[in-house]
Amino acid sequence: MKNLSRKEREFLQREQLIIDTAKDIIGQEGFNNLTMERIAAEIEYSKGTVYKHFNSKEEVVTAIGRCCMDNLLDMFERASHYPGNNRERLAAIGLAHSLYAQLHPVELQNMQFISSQAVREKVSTDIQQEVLLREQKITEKVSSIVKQAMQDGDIKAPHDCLPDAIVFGLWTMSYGSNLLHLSGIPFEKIGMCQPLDMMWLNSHKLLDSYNWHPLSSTFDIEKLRNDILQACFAEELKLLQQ
Amino acid sequence: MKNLSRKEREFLQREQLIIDTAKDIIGQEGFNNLTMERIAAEIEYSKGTVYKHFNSKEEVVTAIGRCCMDNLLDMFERASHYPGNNRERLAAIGLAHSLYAQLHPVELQNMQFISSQAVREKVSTDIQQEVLLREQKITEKVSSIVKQAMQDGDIKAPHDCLPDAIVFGLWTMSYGSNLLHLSGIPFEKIGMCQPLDMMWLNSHKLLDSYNWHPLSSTFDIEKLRNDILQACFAEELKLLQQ
DNA sequence: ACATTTAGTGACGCTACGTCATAAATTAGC
DNA sequence: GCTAATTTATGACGTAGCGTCACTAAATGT
Repeated sequence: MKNLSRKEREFLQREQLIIDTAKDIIGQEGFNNLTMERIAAEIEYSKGTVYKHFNSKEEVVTAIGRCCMDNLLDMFERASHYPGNNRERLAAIGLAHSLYAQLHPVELQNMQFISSQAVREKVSTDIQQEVLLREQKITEKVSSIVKQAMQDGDIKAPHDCLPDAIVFGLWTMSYGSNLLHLSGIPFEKIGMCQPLDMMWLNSHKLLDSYNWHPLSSTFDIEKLRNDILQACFAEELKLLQQ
Repeated sequence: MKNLSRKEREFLQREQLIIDTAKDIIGQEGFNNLTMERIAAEIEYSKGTVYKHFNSKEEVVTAIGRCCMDNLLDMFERASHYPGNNRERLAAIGLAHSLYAQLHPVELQNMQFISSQAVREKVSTDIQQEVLLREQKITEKVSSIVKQAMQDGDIKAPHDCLPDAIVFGLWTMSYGSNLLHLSGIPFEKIGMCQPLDMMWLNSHKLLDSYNWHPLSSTFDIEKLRNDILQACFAEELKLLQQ
């Protein structure tokens, strides 16, 4: 990192400034009010300079997405260090995802947006690769715990593509839940429970079905939830409650 | 339906023509090449006329989404009439969703796109309501089977918000799987199984975990899959295989 | 046949994208 | 310290596409 000239460092710094600024604009005024001119004005540079960093508006939002994924990865990292068994550590990651969705709805929206065809079409493969890399890192975090659990014998019945299937099942449920959560559908009003509560229950059901020990019938998942929240995400919890 | 004047019928007909045309353009040239002028040229009317139907390009894509949901609902309807027990009928709906994702990736992309904030911001609440209505109908299809199963005693251990949670779990997994499927991530290359295969397995795991009888250990889920495909979706299967 | 209402048009104004010739600033050479 | 060379920044410009609206054409009623 230190073998960069002052110029190069300034360039990278400004790149981050653009990303942060754009994120603020989206957060405050929505996607449709994000324009390259607006960004330029905000950072007090000209439009041309912004285009030195990103070839299109879509590349800017994709870069934001990249940062968001870093944030998510941070929370996953913390969760994976929860001092408990493999199942508890995995549960902690699930909670991290939910918390992230609640704390950073705009970031989640962004990640959804950049995965749409319309945006992808306009983004260079290089930048897309950057995003893909993050996606893999995130999956890897989950996957490594599943593999560990198999090594430790927490999962009794092995199966061909079992680790993948567990990762995939948890990931899709979590992903789907978060998207539905921010879709703004009023679940309570149409007589349904909180999506994120259901998510928590269902992920444990899935793990039970894979016979992942200890089974949820042998402990209190609500207590576990609170324990994890206290241990790993006290700060996030405080932010959320106010 | 008959109490409409010729004018009114023509108007509705043209509305459908616009939707179909726009869908074709997106399918052939991508979202970014869809313009109001292009639609107008294609249907041989002027731009102003298109704007008589839709207030913005976003409303057009949302209307496409509405139609796509009708198509999906059709397949769900067919699936729900699979001559089998409740669990099998529910599984049929899951398969319908997968088939839909494979047969109509563009429609799925569209549905994803219209649920993004950027699009929603520009669409009148009326049209959004139309979409929400479809979403509810779709959920209702699944929900009714779960409720029937509870009545029939297929699910042994009742629970407070259990029916919701099952619907939600299946829905989110299915939703997430399909989105990941069309995200173009090369699962095979990074050493994972087919997402839709994993989805099929996981949904059964979830049902087992809710103790939904008959449990998947008592029958062959691969055979069930083939039976359903033959019985309900022979035509779709043929389309898919060529 | 004429008046009135309704349907359809496309020129227009506007915004925002992305480019590029030029200007400013920085660095290098002497 | 001064000038040339190179890098960096600028914003005017061309273009595309959105959404509007005053106007024209057609249909309908009397």
